[in-house]
Amino acid sequence: MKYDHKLVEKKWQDIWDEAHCFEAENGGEKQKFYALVEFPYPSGQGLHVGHPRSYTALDIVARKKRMQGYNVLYPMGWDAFGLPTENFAIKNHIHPAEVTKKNVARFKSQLKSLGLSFDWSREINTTDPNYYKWTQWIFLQLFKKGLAYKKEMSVNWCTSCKCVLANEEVVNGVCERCGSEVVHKTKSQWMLAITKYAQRLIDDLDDVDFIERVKVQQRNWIGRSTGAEVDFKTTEGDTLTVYTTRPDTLFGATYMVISPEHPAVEKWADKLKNIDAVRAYREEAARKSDFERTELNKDKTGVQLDGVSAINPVNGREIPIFVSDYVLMGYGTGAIMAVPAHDDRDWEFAKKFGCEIIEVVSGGEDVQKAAFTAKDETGILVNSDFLNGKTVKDAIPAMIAWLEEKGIGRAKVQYKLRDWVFSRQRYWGEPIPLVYCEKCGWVPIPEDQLPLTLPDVESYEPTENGESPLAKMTDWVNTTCPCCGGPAKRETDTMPQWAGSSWYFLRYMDPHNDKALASKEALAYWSPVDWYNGGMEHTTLHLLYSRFWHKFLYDIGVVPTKEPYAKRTSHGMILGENGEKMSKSRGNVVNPDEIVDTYGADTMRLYEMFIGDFEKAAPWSPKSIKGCRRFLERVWGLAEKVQEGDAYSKQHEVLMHRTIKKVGEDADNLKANTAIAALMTMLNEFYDKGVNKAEYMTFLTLLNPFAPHITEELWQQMGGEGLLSIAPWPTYDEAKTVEDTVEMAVQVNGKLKCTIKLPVDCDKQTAIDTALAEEKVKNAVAGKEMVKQIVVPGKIVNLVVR
RNA sequence: GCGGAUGUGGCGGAAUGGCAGACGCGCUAGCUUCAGGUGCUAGUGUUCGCAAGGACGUGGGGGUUCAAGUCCCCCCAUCCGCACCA
Repeated sequence: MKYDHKLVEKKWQDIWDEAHCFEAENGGEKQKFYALVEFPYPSGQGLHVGHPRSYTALDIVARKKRMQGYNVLYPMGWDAFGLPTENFAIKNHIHPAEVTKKNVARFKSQLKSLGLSFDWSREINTTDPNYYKWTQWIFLQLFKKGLAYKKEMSVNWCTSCKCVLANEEVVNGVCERCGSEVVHKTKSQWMLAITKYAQRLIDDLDDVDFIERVKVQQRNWIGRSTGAEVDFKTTEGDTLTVYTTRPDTLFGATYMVISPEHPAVEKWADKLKNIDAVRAYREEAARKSDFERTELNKDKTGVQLDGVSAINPVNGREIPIFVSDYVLMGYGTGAIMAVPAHDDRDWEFAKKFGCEIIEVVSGGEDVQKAAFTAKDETGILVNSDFLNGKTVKDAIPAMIAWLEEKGIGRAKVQYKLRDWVFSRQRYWGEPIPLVYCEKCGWVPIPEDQLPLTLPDVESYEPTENGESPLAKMTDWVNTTCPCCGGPAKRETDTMPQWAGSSWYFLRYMDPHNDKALASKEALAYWSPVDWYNGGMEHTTLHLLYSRFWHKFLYDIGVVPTKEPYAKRTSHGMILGENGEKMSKSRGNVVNPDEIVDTYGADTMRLYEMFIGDFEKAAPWSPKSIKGCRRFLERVWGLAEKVQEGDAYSKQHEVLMHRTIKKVGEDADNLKANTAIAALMTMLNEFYDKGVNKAEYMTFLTLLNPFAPHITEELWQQMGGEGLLSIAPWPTYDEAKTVEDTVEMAVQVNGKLKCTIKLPVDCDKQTAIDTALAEEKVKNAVAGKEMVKQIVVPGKIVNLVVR
């Protein structure tokens, strides 16, 4: 019989469905194992060949764990709120919910066609009111604890669409949709205080098994730095506080700079003789597009405040204050002390504006020619009174101590991480469950009234003034205050795409619960996720956001663990055949449906795993995929050559035990490529030397997690009992993974001369004697003095001669 | 600029400091075939040599070691983040 993948795959997918064999139980005797992959955004384009790379990798882990007797939870769902759906809805006048439904149906059938062992009874959808009820509930808890707050904020504003854009929607400073200029506009936004968790988000990385690059990227993103705040008095009697990581250089501070948006500008407006020029500079900075702001090697610009100067607290010197956009309002205090001798940016500015450059750390070149920024022991303080002679390392704490004693400064830890802008002026997102009452302010909707569902609207277009489409729904907007009963207005902004995905893994644990986001028992049983795989692009977004929400839920006693994920890995991208990123415009997109249709899901799975190192990007190769199909054809063809035998034959014993070990270990370490290579080697041996039933059945079992359909079919044809997918995983005997006789390499002076066969436990002298008996070795050592003889049992003999 | 990663045949890629190139693709020759495709067999790092055999070889240069793709130092290239973060 010929291998017909369509017949085989459909047959077994139906059988698995009916047997419910991949459904997890909450509780029971077995040990739990929770494997998770990032749930997809069901886009209109359908599944990308990149999706199955991650899904198959953890499917292999999940299937193997299941065969090893674990209670495995491997769920799937839909992260379905988002812009593309909304835009499609606007363009085609279809309700986003309809679009979502269609896309989900397509994605689901595509995923099913791949034979992934998801527990579909736990399928979730972030746009389902029964789901987003709990997203809203979590938001309300954040609000009640003061971690959600409203703030005037500079946002990206598309001048043509007249709407607010997320950072991700701004590409090279222009609108992703229409290509128009994007400028900054101040709007009132809901914010989440993720910065309150900054330190814990760093610290707890020590307790989880995340791949190192994820940890590094998160730490860098949070961007912890230590230094000091210093209060400067102005000539007008005000105080200007700066943050610096180099308090040791305070004696070298020859001017100050404040950000154009710094409140002091308006506060001191009366005292500034050139307030018009300062305001003009501020307006100009605000008008700058992101494109201009990200331009490399920008020239320093600025305006000196005329009428107010500052006093350097260590030496009483009067120093000028400038406004410049190289100082950012969003970091530190929005003001700096400038030390041009020891900071590149300050140096550049000082050169342009003619500020004084005073060396306070010696050890570098002439500070008039370049700033000396080294912080190591090479720098010794000079021109700094009580700090003179100290190293930078010692001078920093000494200065902080001095500042604290005088009450004009203090040690300070800063983070680059900003609070999370949580508002979107969009329709297709979770409504923010708050109302605004003139008397009571922002009031949460009572929890028993959740979910606050999205109203039906006629059009999803953003309004002229950049408000959410919901703002036009006056019937919906106007409501009564739950607190005082007076008139109130609903918040019309919705939550960002990242909201629903920040806690979805908890919902899988107990997806149909209508009393809580999940029961205490379910949370206690399944937490934490044992293994989470996802893309690097989510490291500083979804992954960080969900860790933050989880920590918050832990603090309020909802979840039992500090961290949501015990282990995090990441897959490399699958590139187009030409080595470039797959995209419609590049015309290098591979359609997974076509691959499944032509070669079958098993070939597709095998190929995606065999394509290369899981963590690295790999180009698609239509030729290589044929090799995987060929392998499965040979697996199929071997069935008729199988001989009787219910134990491993002597000739294959070592191969069997060794391969069981290798495949098991590789599957646990995301090394599917080498596991498959080992299975190919095994198959080649079988073709070469014959195979018996016991050996073939073990082979099918080992291959099952990788190619589940064909192996189920062959298992059945060979008379295997029950479903192979839940059959026990084979075991091996370590002692039987090594041959009795091994081939050892013989080197003379490190150069390979020949190989010799010896018993595995043979002693060193025998190995040396055997090696010396070889003709080539004899010739190589003839007439030379033996200096050293090295024997590594089972590996190598190296004879050193002179 | 800062941070991270990567560099191995024609290609994707293997190698606890111990025979570099497993496995697959491709290619070459032979068999099968009217032919194409499939399948099977053998070969396939470079180079010198008729051959036996030798020399060279993991981005480049040094070093440690009996032995280095692997460890250490310096340099180069590519990719990915972040980017005036004081």
